[in-house]
Amino acid sequence: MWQTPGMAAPRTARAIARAELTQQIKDEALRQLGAAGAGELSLRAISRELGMVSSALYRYFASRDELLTALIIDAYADLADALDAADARFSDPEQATPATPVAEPPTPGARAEPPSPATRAEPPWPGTQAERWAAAAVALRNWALAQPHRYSLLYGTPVPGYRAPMETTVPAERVMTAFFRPLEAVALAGGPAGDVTDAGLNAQLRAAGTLLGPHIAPVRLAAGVAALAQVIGFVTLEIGGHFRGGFEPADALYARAVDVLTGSLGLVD
Amino acid sequence: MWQTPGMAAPRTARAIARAELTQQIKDEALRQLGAAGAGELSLRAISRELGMVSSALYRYFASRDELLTALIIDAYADLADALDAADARFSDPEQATPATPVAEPPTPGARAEPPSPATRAEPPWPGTQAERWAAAAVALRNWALAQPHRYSLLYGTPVPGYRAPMETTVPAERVMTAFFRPLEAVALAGGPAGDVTDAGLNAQLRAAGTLLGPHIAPVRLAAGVAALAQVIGFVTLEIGGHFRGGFEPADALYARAVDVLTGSLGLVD
DNA sequence: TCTCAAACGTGAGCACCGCTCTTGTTTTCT
DNA sequence: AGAAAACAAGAGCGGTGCTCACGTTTGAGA
Repeated sequence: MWQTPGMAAPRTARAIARAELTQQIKDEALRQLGAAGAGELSLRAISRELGMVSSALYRYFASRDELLTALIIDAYADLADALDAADARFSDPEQATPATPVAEPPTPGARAEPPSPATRAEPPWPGTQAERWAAAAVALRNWALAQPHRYSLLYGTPVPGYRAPMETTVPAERVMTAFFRPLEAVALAGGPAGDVTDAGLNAQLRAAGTLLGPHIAPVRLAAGVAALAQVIGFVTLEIGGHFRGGFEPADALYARAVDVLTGSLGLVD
Repeated sequence: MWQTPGMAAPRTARAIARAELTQQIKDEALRQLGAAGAGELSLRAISRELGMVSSALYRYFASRDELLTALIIDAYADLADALDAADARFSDPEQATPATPVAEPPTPGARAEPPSPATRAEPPWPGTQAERWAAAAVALRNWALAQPHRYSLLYGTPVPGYRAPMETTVPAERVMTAFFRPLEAVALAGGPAGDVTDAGLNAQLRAAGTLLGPHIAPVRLAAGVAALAQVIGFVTLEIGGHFRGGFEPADALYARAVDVLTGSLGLVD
């Protein structure tokens, strides 16, 4: 059987070489992805650069789409790590003992379980939840501007005719939860937010909330989705060049938008 | 010289045939775009379908990128038309005499000039400006969901390694202005919104406002950009499948988000 | 009306692509 | 030690974007 990302550390020499080469392929693919678009990614060029025959590459990735899927999964995990790191760095700039679990090794595929906040209240947090959410929003934009091609892989056009397989949904959710963690925290602290008038929407939000944050009331969950949409939309427009000639650089504008959003989320103290 | 979209009606038989064939090429390209992704668009397949040799196609579009550019320009114009139509339909469901110029023929490349509202107040509008903005937001989502591949062409990943040329910026702006027209209307009606604390951002917004709406105060302009970003982000996430498993169908959620946005824009009566 | 250049369609061809299959070698497991 | 699995290599298939040389058609100016 082939090696899957979640497997234990390789033991045999062949497995080690395989893991090494697999990573080299992904690295080179990422390099080409940065130089051109996702459509230009060429398996032949990758194999050429790595000094192997093109057909040999198919022992590591069954197809071009499978390589892209691997890159997408890695990108989700990397982005989620960046968001977690921002959360931790915000919590304590010096030490590395954040309240949120972030020290876990970057094994993609492993999902960050919420620290069972069902019974007890959230552990004490040095900053406000508003600052926490803002830190995630800023971290996402920084990550996206630093490597736009990877961001486009995640939130841009679904590549050529490519449909995201199941394996990507789990790491994708890790990114979303990073933005709903502060909302869950204020909900546990006893936020008053209530239901939404639309009964159907209310039920839908309650159902969806069980994954993202079981204690977030529908009205706040809807606001959370809207806020996340604004963040994604802002970065997407900026990367897509739609802000050129007027709104660029967009740092100050983004900072203000995030500030307004944290207010609308009811994250004020 | 080749025919450009803004030229007068063709006279000679050859020019007629050229315009016809050019449109057929774009139609077939759009058909293939819907069947697969933008990366799968094949000039050879198009020419094959049209019963011509592949090399003949290059008499009409110098390259694949040029074809894509033409499709993008058309898509922007079509979307802008849809937004204008929604505005007009909202204004008067029966007649075709809206306050906003929409009756102009769909000649792409022609830009909708604001009806010189500098001196006089905006003409009377049957509905509130909030309803007007909401109509645009809903129309954009409907247009996007009806033809996601075209939407992705505009606001998704910049295709393969493709960079939008100048020609696309003008029709792209037509879409943006549709969302800022209501803001300009309330600004002319004497809205009180003022400046933003950040001096640099304020200057930037004042400069950018001269194009989108000269009378929109910075604080409202910033809110307008944020609201547009949220709309784009919402639709992008929905089309990208990020709402699957929880937030889909997203009609009610979107309706609520738009409702909240119109309030944040200060478009209430 | 005639002429000539521009526009046009055709087919061969180049370099690249994703992917498959066969062959022979190397590594691992039993 | 022997069998089975993993691997690298090379040839090959059908597809792509794009170029070029070649004849034909068309339309505008002399």
